[in-house]
Amino acid sequence: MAASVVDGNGGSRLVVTLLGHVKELATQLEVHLGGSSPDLCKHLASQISSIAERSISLLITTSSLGGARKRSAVASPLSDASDAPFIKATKKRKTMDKKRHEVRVSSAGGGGDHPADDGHCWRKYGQKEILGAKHPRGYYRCTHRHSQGCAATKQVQRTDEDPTFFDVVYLGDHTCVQSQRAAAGQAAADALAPEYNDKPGTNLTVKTEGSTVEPEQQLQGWDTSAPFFFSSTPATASGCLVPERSPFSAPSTSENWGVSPATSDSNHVVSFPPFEVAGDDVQFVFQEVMSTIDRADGDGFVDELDIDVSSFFA
DNA sequence: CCGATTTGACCCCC
DNA sequence: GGGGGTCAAATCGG
Repeated sequence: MAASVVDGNGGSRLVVTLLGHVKELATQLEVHLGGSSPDLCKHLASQISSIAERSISLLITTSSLGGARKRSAVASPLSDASDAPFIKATKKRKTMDKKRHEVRVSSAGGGGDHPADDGHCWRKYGQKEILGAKHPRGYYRCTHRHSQGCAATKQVQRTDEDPTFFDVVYLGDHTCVQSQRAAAGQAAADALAPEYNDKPGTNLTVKTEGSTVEPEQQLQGWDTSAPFFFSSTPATASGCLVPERSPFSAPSTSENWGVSPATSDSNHVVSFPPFEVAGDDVQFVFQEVMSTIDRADGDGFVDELDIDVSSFFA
């Protein structure tokens, strides 16, 4: 409730949630391993890696950043029932009681001028030069704003320091059905789709400043509360394509996997080598993943996770 | 032709 | 009054 539910706790919980998904996916992958669908396995593996990457980023952020880059989030004391009555009577703009997630992403695509797809369909509705910033800020809202009344918006702005990085601020929750579908485990089911476009690894740093985090959303998953999903979620499978300007919309091959940007910044960046293991190696990796997750469910998972993850992704 | 983007104007808050 | 967020007409692209 309190506005103090910020990084530390929220981040950890989110990580647990993320790892839960990893576990699910890993289980599915294990099931399909010896099976007939290598494509599905590949996709599941990419999903796992994606989520793991996010988890790590999140941990790094929550443990080391500790609120360094905090913006003046005018957190309203009011708890937000995000989908609740949007004040339409008055044209009040005010910094509404929206959940706010701040993410720093890298456009690892090389020359890309936009951050990666985050699994949602965004429509740009404005752009503005920001005082003191070198780069303009783009304003996006959910494509389904009108059709479904989805109030989610995001702001994308290239960082001053490194033009390959973007600060993405997500405001509000997605209430549109599609987004949830695209984000949830359904993505795995959709993996059977012929073309599972693996998107290049997107390095990102997450920061959450939710004024209120509905417990139910946290429990039931990360879909509505987490603004970022599988960067590798096949947009095509969910019938949702991001504007052609996305650097990652181009079909990419697995060799782009876990791209480490040329400008690999020391902090906030996590990247993985290509996930090219097979056969017994996969089994091994599974064991590592699963045991890591199991331990993550326990205490002090942060430390252990840090070690384990780096060990099996090294 | 429809939907997305661009871009200048408008509006609200500090 | 200025800065930032949104609107909406014009434009673009599939």
